[in-house]
Amino acid sequence: MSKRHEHRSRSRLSDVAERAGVSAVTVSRAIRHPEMVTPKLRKRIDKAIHELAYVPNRAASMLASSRTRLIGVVVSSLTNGVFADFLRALHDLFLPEGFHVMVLDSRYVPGEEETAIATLLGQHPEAMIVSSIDQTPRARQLLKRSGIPVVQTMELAKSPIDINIGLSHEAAGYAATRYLIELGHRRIGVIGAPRDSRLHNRIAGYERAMREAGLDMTGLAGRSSNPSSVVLGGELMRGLVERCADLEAVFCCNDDLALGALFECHRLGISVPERISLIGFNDLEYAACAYPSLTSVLTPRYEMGRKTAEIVLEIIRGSGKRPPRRRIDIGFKIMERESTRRRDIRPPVRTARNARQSEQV
Amino acid sequence: MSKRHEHRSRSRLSDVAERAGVSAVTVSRAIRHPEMVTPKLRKRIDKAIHELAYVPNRAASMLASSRTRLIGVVVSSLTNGVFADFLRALHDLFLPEGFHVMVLDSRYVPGEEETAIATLLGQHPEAMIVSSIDQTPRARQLLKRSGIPVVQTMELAKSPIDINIGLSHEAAGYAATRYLIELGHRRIGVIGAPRDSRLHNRIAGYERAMREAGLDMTGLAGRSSNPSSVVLGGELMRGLVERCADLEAVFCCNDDLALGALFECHRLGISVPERISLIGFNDLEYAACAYPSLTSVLTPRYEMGRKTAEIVLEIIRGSGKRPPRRRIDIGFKIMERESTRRRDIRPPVRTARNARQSEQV
DNA sequence: AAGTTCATTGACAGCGCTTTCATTCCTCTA
DNA sequence: TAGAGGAATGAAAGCGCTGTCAATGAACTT
Repeated sequence: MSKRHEHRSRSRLSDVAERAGVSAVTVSRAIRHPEMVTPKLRKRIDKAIHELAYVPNRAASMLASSRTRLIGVVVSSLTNGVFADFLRALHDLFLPEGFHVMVLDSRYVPGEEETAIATLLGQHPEAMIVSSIDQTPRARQLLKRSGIPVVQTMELAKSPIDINIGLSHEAAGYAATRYLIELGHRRIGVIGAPRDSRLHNRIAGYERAMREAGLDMTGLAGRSSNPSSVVLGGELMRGLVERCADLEAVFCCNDDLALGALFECHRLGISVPERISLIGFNDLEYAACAYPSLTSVLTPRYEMGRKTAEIVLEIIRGSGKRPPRRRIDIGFKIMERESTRRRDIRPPVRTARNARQSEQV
Repeated sequence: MSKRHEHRSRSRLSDVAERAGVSAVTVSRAIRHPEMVTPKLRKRIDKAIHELAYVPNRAASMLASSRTRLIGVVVSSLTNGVFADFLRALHDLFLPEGFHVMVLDSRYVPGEEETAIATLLGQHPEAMIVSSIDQTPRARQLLKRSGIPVVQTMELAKSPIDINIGLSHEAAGYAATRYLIELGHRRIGVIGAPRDSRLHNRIAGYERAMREAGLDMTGLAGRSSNPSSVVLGGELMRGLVERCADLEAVFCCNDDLALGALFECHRLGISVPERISLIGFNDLEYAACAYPSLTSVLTPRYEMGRKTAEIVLEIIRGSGKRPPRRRIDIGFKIMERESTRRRDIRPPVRTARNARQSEQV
């Protein structure tokens, strides 16, 4: 017995070995590669493990194998429903494989993201998953140098650090706006918090669609540098309505903002979609059952988490070999619901080349 | 150099020691107890650490010191906004102290909670924080035997495993219902998913208040064994309205349910609060800006996380000594908003002995 | 000037596990 | 029945760090 810890409550590998009448190595193998041990021995060992309530010491195994079996994850927010689905997928896929997921949030602040990345890297994870693409130069460098698989998610990057799985928020913003334009709207506003690069890109998509359609955008943008929230959605909506009397539709850069905007419309006595059409983004749970139900751009978040985990696992198992495609577009889908409606009173606006026919009358 | 890993990229303590011209122990001390090392040496060591980009190997230090500096946390759901605030507080307090927080979610399933607890315990955390009080017998045993500080949170327990910080959901449910009764309502319904013990207790509080006031409850409970969601809130509300034509008020066991119920009322053309008063629970962000804004029972979640972390830190520093009070009631507060209104038409109901006077006319 | 005290620093022995390689024990073939 | 070949098991040597205790040296006392 050790001099240092006179009372050792936890049993060790060697205790199990002694009880089962085998060597420690055999017990270690019986745990990690059961097929390498005779069924008879395995049974004896399992019994001993159970009787002693043996739990392996991860620190020791990490040290000996230089495998931490840790996956570092940085999300922008723990509060946001968007990341919950993503994290659930990661847990679902990694835990059964014996990996642990360490999650830190950056609260949408690049500096905090850098800190979080450095902190996680200090644990020597076997892979890093970050839920953004706009790392600080130092964070990028840290990730690149780490030598482990790095996945940037949620968003498509021009020059990924390593692997990139996401969707084009610019394209999604463009599509959402096109959808409103094709519904016959011309005075289309946007509300968002462009401090977050994803929202920034959605707004850029909106602007491209508006420009292409030759529509005026002056006074139609409600921006804030505060983080998105339901309250903020209401405030930006009110501002927009006050500035622009003939507003016909609003692209809300995420569902929280859309929810706030919807409530504000109720409050102001503006009927949705009769007077103003509203489209949200992400398609969170409440979008489908709001009143009126919210049209929203669905982003496949669980799917994104799943794909991320699968690729990471593949790389780790394949001793570092990267898959052929390093950049995966997971896409998006517009979920049409009650909050948007065709506007027939005005003459149709000119249609973009790639405009699809709307089925609605 | 090792035979096992011919290419060792990460530098070790001894590399730093060599570069700084001191022994490894001194470097170790310079990192952990800088005050024990001469300023001059400390400077030389810091320089070497920086030059070699040295990052301590946590596995080795855990093994040698038998201190993992890990805090295990089990929450019921990662999706629920309630836990987001709580987790944020834990991160805020633990990270600066050099502890890492490992979070797992049980998805409101007792079996999964047991698994999560076992998994986390396998990491040998220095404390465990669980966001419920109704552990399975085996989970209780595991926690008790672990010998580390265990905090059960969110809810007040009759017989805590160790430390307990929370609030009485029965009392809160009672208070919410009393509030409605004092507003003059008599036909008061409740909607909830009692599979979750907290919702179960809130409903129990509702029942006590109703019983005490001599009010009939038949047909007034909308229950589901599915997890709470906005959609479910709508469904339960519809069921309640169909069953009970003279419904006057509804206690929604959480804000998601309340949001769904509110939307459903809009959909059915039932005006809130003119025809039906609605009260939610937790006071999530959107409650205050809904239309009409939602009266809700505020639960101090960040505060609960802060208190939890402070006590854990204190116990760990004080080498296991428990504080005098092992059970802390963090309380709750009713946030009165637009979704509830006094009902003057009917004669007042009889008042409970301990009923507080309502300030409203 | 010699002894005492205290603050720094270093040597050494593990922490509990895995890796490597050697050994033993089978089973099968000729 | 001997030998080859392969599967199962074990012995030994660390993984990188920290706890313990001994050694060193400087500052102080008498």
